[in-house]
Amino acid sequence: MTVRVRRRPGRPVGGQPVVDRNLLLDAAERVIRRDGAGASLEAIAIEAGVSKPIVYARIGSRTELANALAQRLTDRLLAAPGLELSTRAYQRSTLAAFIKSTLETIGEHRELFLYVTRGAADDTPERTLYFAERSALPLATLLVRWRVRHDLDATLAVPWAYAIIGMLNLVSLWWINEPDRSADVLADQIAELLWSGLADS
Amino acid sequence: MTVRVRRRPGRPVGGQPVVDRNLLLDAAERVIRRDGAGASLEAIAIEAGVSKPIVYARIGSRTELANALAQRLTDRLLAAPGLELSTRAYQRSTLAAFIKSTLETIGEHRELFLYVTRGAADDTPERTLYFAERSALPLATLLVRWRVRHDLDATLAVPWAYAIIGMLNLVSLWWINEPDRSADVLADQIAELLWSGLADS
DNA sequence: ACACCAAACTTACCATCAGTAAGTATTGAC
DNA sequence: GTCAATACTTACTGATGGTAAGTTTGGTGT
Repeated sequence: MTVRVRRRPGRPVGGQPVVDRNLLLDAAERVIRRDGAGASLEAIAIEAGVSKPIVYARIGSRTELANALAQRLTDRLLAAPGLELSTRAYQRSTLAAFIKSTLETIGEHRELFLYVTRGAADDTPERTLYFAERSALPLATLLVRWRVRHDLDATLAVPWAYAIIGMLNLVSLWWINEPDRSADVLADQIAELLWSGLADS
Repeated sequence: MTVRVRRRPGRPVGGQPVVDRNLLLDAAERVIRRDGAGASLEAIAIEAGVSKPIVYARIGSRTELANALAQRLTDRLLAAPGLELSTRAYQRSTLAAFIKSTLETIGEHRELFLYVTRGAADDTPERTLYFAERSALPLATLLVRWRVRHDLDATLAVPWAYAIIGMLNLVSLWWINEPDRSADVLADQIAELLWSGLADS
């Protein structure tokens, strides 16, 4: 029961658009946080104070909304400290910190993460990969530099990037449902797997 | 335009149910293979030669259908040769073979994999984890035995299992869209990451 | 035999939602 | 003052998950 005062039809007084794309994406995030990953476009439109066709005018479709939100979430994930494409050496502790940061960011954006990774049931694989790709490609760049600097084969970088992102995504999803598990410990365990590998030393 | 002769209402002559749960799941797999991950329950019902409420009577809901199909797909993945819970030693080559087998199985069941991992947009995280869990828990058992035999810490087993399954799932999804990439080479690259880890030796 | 209930279906519906067509009010230029 | 472009809303369509109500057959008690 939305008590919101409905706007009348017609161009708004003042002549300026009521909301821009970013405000709509903000509204979408709020609704998804509130209603879960099944949030409807109608609900998002109402939250933004506007009607559904405006969402289509500004964003395009449910798929494009998911992609836009995926981009935003990826940006936050990649804003993790220590991940800058800088010249400093990478160490196990850097890796563990990145993993922990990923866990926590996804934990904070639980429903958004589901919306973005799950999307609609009839999504194509390409759409489903969109979120992973946004994370994996920058990571691949990082891996290439690092492997080249150590005179190692860099052709592994892209597959490894997808592998690591897939790992982080599922571990995060699982962790979200394991309320008592410490992010610190888990991040360290995953870092152990990635850093030292399965082979016993 | 389905020319199929519609059954009349009423209990079928002979008194026996027309289809059982397994036949329905077979039909669902055929429709998903044909129509993609957006396949509707109506289409599945028609494929099985019955009407929609029968699908609900036998299976329950779209969510439970996804879970049942997830179980079937997991069974196939875990039927990979070399993965038996046997006493033989595990080696890098065993790992690479398992990865390759996973890639190929998911490649053969592309749309089914999408249906099962993506599911409906308003699925809960639990539902989304269902498929991963079916694969991860047996793998965790394997890891526990292997770590214990080598006198290593076994508490890592469950997180590592989820990590490995997540890795395999995303790499498979990505590989499906990379038609020219060899499964052999890719499996070996992923095995390299898991076995030796990121640390340069 | 017959009545009657349970079993095994189908038809026909409801509610929701993505996406769109058609209509309305405001602005600004001629 | 007229008129086109702009920025909206209302009201629809079509598809789909899910369900209620109706139809036919089988089997059991009398």
